Amino acid sequence: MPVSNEEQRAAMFRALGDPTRLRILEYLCCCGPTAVDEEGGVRPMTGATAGEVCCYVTGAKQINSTISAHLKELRLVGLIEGERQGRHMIFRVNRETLASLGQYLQARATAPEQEETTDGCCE
Amino acid sequence: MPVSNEEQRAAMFRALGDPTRLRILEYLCCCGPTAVDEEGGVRPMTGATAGEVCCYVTGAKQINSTISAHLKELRLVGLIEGERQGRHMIFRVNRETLASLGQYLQARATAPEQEETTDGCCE
DNA sequence: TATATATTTCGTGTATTCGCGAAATGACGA
DNA sequence: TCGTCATTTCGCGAATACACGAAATATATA
Repeated sequence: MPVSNEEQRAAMFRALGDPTRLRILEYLCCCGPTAVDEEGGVRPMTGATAGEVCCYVTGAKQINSTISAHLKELRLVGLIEGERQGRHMIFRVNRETLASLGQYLQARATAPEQEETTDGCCE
Repeated sequence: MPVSNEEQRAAMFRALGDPTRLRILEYLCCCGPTAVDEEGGVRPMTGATAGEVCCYVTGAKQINSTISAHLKELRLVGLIEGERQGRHMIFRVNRETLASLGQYLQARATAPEQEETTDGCCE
């Protein structure tokens, strides 16, 4: 599956482009403390179960297929990660992916001439 | 038209979520020098005509309805601006909007506990 | 094994998106 | 005014997205 960087990025933005998914992501960004793992990456220690996410977004007590599908889509593009823990699925945001997307936009928000970093937008 | 911040942001991400529109935006980010206007904002002095954008993206010599529609969508959500200049439409990227979107992601890429700025993701 | 809980997959209807060609609009020059 | 260039609007068909309920899967517990 050789997906180009361009398409990958577009897919991530696309995933962010739905109000429901954006709410899910915001919720996952705010839940739980964080820690530094073996590789030195910053990531949340805890996350939220699919049910908790659904409760936050829809008010329902149990998860439904709609939210499950949104979680799947966010996971497919790498914006969140999910891991089974007993009966539950624990989801957490992938902060590195989020940061790289943010940097991409910031780099393009800066005019070419004023570039100081090596991560410029023109090559 | 009371569009919430959430929906506005989702609409902007959605606009970025198409490979063709992303290419258009990248092109507009790179064309032309920039200047500082009266209000102190940084913006490109020049931009690109709709035809130039289309040439870059599709290779065609003239603009077509597809690219025109993409430009309209990018403009509707505020990511680019367009202005008529004689027979041409000159488009330029709205760097401030781009920057604010980037900041939004960066803020959420940072764990709540480690927040230093006032633009945190949890309120 | 049977039952309950948590989540995902599947099928379906409706709505939206994308690209295209034809026609319309706007601006300029002969 | 007429023709031409640059762009937008309109109408259409194919593809995709979103939400929903029903059925399937996975895990734990009695």
